[in-house]
Amino acid sequence: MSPSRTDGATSEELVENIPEATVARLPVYLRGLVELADGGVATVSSVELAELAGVNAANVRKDLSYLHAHGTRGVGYEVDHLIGEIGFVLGGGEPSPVVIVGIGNLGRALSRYDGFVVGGFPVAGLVDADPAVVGKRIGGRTVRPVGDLPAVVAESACTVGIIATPASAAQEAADHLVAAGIPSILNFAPSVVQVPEQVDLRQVDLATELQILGYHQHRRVGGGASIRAVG
Amino acid sequence: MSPSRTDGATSEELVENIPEATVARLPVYLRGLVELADGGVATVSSVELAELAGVNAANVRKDLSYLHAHGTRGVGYEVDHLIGEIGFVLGGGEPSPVVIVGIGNLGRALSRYDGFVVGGFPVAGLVDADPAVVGKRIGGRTVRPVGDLPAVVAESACTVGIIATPASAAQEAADHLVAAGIPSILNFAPSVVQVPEQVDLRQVDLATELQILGYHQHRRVGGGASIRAVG
DNA sequence: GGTGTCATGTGAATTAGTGCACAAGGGCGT
DNA sequence: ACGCCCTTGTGCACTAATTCACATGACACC
Repeated sequence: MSPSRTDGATSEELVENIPEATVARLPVYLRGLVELADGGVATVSSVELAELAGVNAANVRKDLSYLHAHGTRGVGYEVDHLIGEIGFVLGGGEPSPVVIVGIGNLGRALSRYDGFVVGGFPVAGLVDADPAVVGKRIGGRTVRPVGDLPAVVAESACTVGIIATPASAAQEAADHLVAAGIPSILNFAPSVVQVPEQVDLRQVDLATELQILGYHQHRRVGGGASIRAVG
Repeated sequence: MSPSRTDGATSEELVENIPEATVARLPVYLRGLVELADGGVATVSSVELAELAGVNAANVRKDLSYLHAHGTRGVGYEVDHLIGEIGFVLGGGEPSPVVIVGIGNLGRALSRYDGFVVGGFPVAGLVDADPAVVGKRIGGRTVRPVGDLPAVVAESACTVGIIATPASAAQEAADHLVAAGIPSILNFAPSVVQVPEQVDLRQVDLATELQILGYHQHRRVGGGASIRAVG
């Protein structure tokens, strides 16, 4: 509560009340920062980071102020420090292992996706319902049967489940994850699934962004500048 | 603007000024509606659709009012009609063929993703820089070399390009797409790419949603103050 | 045909988010 | 050591988005 500057011992209430819009932007910053770090850049100004993320500079500064990630006036922010700070806020300080259900093309792609490791979400387990897929090795991990899900979760302390099955199997996959005690689920299948109240579910439709893109395109060409029409 | 009811016969000014937040929700509605249609449901109320999409019912009604997709009072909205209406707004009335650059696991997954076809974005072309991949057939289409991109775009009238390459090749892929005259690009690679002003670029980081999920999880457990840890 | 019930459509109020503009402060060159 | 220049951090005004609340209108059943 009290934002006293002598935050000495209150290491628990690190993250207090970050606006949702800010949380949604943090991953974008993180990606840009990682890229900068790879390029050997040590410090970054809010203006540069804003350009990289495609937002307003003041917005960046305000966002970062929520993290207590102080920069140095006249210089900017320390890239490494910022990466750690954002990663901490998003990942909770330590990695959250994830288990992927459904090892089709999407599941395979996800299991190798660079961004997951950087973001603190190492892929700890792979399961699939298809006997033809079970037993295969993907990126150093063996695909296990869906029935092993509770064991996989227990072994690796997985806290996040990713559904990468076809739409028709998504609900069943969700049920398995819930039964295994997973509190957070990310559903990549293009289908609506139901989960209990206490489980945090997010839908990700890969077509969504494409459709938004389509709207803008259509708008540019079709309704552009209202030349005729709207007489 | 002027909410005069005498809007006459200007049926041409199809889409006028839909808020960005609404546009972002339309794909969510669309998915729920398609699912309802598959289940044989003919009409849906704003309350039902809101539940399916996870938003407020009044919000649904206001969103749909922008589309001029009128429902019937006392009954609800006609599912089929709504699907057509949203699809029209998002897709511009006719399908926008897409070309995918980079046929790794992600590219393959995207080329088979059900949601694309439903949303009006048929996959019309596949290209890759790797000679080992070129020539393979994926879902009835042959992977062609990156050099063929202009030809592929011309043949199929592609208007959208999807980058599904590794991060290191993303910028190059974007350059090729721009050179081929593609006006809209969706970048799935976890890397920042630069494109000319007039090209509409959207970044999609598959880790983003995971990270947002991680924030909420962390928040629940760490700062939650509620009951102790989740079981 | 009248009446009750239900869901839409929308004005108005609230809430969240954005961006400007400027004061506060740190570093570097001289 | 001093002062200039640069960038952060933030109050404030503005804009966008959400949600309530209710009038309006359609259907179904008697």
